[in-house]
Amino acid sequence: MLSRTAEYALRAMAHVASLPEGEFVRSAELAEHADVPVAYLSKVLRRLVLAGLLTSEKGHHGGFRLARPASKVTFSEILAAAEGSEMVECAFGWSRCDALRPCPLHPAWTRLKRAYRSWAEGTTLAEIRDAPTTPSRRKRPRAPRDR
Amino acid sequence: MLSRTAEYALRAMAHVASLPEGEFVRSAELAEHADVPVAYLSKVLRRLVLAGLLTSEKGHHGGFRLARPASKVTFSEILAAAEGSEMVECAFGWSRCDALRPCPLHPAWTRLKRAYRSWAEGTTLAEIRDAPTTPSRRKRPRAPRDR
DNA sequence: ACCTCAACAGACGTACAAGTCCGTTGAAGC
DNA sequence: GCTTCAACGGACTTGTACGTCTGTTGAGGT
Repeated sequence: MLSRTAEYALRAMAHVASLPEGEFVRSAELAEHADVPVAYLSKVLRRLVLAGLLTSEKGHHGGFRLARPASKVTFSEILAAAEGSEMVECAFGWSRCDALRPCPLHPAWTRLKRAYRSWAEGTTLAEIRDAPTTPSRRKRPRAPRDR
Repeated sequence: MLSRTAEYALRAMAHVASLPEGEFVRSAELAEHADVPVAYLSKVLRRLVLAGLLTSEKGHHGGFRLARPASKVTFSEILAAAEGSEMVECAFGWSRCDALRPCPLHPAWTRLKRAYRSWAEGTTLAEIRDAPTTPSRRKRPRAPRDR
């Protein structure tokens, strides 16, 4: 559905957003939480920084934190930052495909795009932060987490 | 958004559906229409045959045609046949993620999945067939395809 | 000053999707 | 019966997303 990288970006951002505002998180912790290889996540995080969604700090108490309030960060921005996530405009690959000269898939494709856009633009990190506190997921010491 | 292969499958099926019922189309013609390498499309078409969405015929007047009425073929089936299109259940990769033990992305992710499923299962090839006959679009030879 | 920590940068590996090539099978035309 | 056509099958190559490895930079602790 989405690229793996995009998923990683969402996971990381979700975790950052769930933290007390202004607090820095190390990429290692994010990677562990998101179950993503650290080295790889670092690259994704970098893109999020460059896109202005995160700010980063080096050194001892460094890490990442949101660059703006969670309610101002849409999924659309996160996905766009993580990958070049421009949606395929025309499912037939036509360079000109609109309501006047629609490709055979135009109506159906447009509906999907609209649904997706509306989701991506209408969902923000505030929703994560305000969630019924995912059942207090602290690192439970029991059950060595299979796999 | 979707894999390229999935797109190809939709394009091909769309073209097949736009034809008089029962008529066979050669893969070469489909490939030209869909702007996809013939050899590759053949493999995709094969999968659609195996999935029971198309029937094929060898030899002189051979080719492909729908195995059932267009109105009975959902996009969901086409996509499933083209790729292993199982949607990622949990965006966090949790093996157990439901309303009771939701991952942070659960609500948002569920909305997207629902929207997608409803599109894929609610759209059939009938829509293409009934469309205002795409104004026969000539392929323009320009633009050597960047990248 | 020196060490440690953690982000940053980029070269390298790997797996799989996407695309190519070449030969085989089976049906129709002649 | 032979040729032609078009689907089939599989081995092969290519491109790219994903992931690893090795170091460098800059901030804080001591």
